[in-house]
Amino acid sequence: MLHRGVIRPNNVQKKGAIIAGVEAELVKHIRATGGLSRIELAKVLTLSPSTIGVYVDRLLHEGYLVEGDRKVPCGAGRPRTTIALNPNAGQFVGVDFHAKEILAVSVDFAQNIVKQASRPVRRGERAAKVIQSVVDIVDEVVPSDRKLLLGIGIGSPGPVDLEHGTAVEYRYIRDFNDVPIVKPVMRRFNAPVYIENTANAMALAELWFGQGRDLNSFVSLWIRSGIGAGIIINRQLYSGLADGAGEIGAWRCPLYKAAPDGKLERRDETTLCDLQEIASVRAICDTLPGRWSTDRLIRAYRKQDPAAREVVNAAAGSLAWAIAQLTFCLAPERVVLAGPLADLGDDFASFLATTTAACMAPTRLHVPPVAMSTLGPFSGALGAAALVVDRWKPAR
Amino acid sequence: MLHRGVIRPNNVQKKGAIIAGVEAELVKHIRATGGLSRIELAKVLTLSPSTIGVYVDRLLHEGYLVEGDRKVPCGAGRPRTTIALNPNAGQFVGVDFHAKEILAVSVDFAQNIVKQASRPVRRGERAAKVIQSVVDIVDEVVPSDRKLLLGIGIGSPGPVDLEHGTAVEYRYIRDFNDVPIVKPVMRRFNAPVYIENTANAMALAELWFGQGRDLNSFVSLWIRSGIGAGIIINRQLYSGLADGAGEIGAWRCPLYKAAPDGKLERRDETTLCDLQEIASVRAICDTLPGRWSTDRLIRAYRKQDPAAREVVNAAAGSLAWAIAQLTFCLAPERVVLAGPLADLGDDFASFLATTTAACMAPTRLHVPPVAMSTLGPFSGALGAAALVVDRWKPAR
DNA sequence: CCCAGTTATTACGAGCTCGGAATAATACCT
DNA sequence: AGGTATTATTCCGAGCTCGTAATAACTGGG
Repeated sequence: MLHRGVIRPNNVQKKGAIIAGVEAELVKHIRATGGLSRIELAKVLTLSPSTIGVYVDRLLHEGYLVEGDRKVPCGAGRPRTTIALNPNAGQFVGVDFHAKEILAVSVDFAQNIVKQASRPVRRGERAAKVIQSVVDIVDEVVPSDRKLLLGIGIGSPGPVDLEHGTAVEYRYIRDFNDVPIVKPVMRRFNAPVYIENTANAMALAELWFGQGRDLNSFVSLWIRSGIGAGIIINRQLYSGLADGAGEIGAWRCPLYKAAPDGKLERRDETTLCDLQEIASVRAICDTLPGRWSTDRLIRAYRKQDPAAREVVNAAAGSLAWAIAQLTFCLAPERVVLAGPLADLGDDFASFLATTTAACMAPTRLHVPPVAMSTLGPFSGALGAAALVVDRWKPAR
Repeated sequence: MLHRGVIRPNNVQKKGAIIAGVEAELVKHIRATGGLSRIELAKVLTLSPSTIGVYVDRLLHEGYLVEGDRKVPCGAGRPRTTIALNPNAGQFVGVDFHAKEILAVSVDFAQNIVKQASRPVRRGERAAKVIQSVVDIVDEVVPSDRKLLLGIGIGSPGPVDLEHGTAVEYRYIRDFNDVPIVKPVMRRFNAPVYIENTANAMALAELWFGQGRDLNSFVSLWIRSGIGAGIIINRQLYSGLADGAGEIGAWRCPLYKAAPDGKLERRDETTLCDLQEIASVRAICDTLPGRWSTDRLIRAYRKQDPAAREVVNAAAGSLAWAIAQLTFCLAPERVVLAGPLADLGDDFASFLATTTAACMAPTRLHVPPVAMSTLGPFSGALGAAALVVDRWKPAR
């Protein structure tokens, strides 16, 4: 009878690419839910069950999907046969680096972690050396059967140039300006390679692996040496003009100080300060007297160390302010906090939630749930892997 | 050979609805550009020229489109025949109201203005009365041949409940709480009726009639009794959870004062204030001594009245701060300022642009062009009409 | 245990969309 | 002015997707 739902994505098409696009969409839905029957797929993709049957059969035959054995009985009638991802269909690789460490991870097609690897970066190491290490460490997690390698994602701290595949700048590694990364990695491993700034990649990680699996639109806050927001709208990353969206580390925001009882007040200063100079992990550690590593900070906070509590809570004040501003602007379904601070524990989570609600109290607007990422220390690398997951299409 | 680009919008389908959706998309592209040939349509919609031919012929035959006579010679070869909208295919109606005035407009299918009407709202008038006036004034602009009426859009100041078609609240009209609007208008005119808050509707007006015609993603700032941002992403309105996005009037922001020479400084206060208590037209007028109407303010500013300049420029400082924050977050391609302040003239525009650039100067991020809306005093009503334009589909 | 009721999946004919070829309409060159 | 190159649009056979109908696989009740 008749066909075509709606217009394709604006780019090219050509035979195979079209149906590969639909198949990618189909796989994404299965990925987001963990398993769907043909009939459910037909519903969400608004294609007829007959057509879905054709697509699923093909993907089944090509080994991307498997028929789950658990038949789901939903009331009376023939139970639906769940279709799931075939873990053996391939592996996604992600790598994440910053001034102190490089981390890599490989994930199978059903998004189970296969291998992890990490390596410290020495103080003052130069960009070229770091990139070399990145390549080496990717080599450690790449599947031995190279045919299984579906692609490599790279999360770079700071802005990136998507067109040229370079990292534009990152002030905490020497010589780190306009560094070409995509090209060397692609040459070495001969697979698709994608780059994004880590904050955006993290949003995709939450979308595919984490707290955003069930949501259409949310924001993730990535906090480490800087602060960036990854914005997901309709299950797509919104990165703005020239990949510039989410740079809320540059927001000018008020400063808070925490009394020992945990209450917050504005510091009596006129000056507003860049959010990332107040509330990034780096800024927090720099505020404390002496040498504080991220791990030490987390441990101290969890052990109720008063100095750590005071400084972190003050930062939380500014973060809450930022979350409130973000909510006024975007009304996301959820805000996910990712990065080392996500490990601060329930105390911190509820403090942040309360403070955010307080910031929004004068208005009647809906306060979004603030969730802590549970992706753990390799979350950055998972974010990078999610880049590949997000762009994967079946070969045609 | 093969078909279907990509998945349909998530809602329903059924035969006619599918192809109506594609046709609506086709008409939107013509609307945005003002005229396209079949071959260009094929390119942007990623359908084959053959298929486009079928669609265009049908819409031509049904009277929605006309073949332009100007054949565009683009180098050598057969010139393309431009397809344009048929102005006589129907009319869109929009109505906008606030505490002081109700404005309505009708627009033909090729988006030329047909009729305008307005009526003042008396001080202290109650909600029920205002709604009655809204209906009356819509009646003045509705096409006499009711078959031409394609739909009515309503822009409501403040939050709306899309599901029930009610205005949730607006503090500057008495009794204005949970007012049902859609139903009475629909009953009276027997046509599709849509409601949105005016800020969001304005964004659609800029998208279809104004400064956003050539853009994919931008933000429009609507400033009158409050301040709201309308966010367009990929030529779609993003309205967030529960239609809550863009409420940046609630942003806490720093206060400025303007020296007579136009220079800005922070006012030496710790307190942050809601943006709309500083920079809305209402707030500006309230700041000035005596009774100031919007018109008086605009005239005084344009005549270089020092008091008006000082107050408006101080507000511009906060606005520039807000635009900067917005840009850090969303990196829009453009920021459009809509509402009465858009008529302040070039002086104000360049002052605002300069100040915004100054706010963003510490970073290397791209400063977006700030444009003034040119839609004029009926811009709110046009925004409401744009609601209908945006949702129009051919009958099938 | 069999049967009716319910829901998921597959089979099949019809029509819509596609790619490629044919045709139309112009510019530019000689 | 006529021929050639170039580009837009239409024509046509092939195949993909759709709706309908048939079939499969269960639940629950007598």
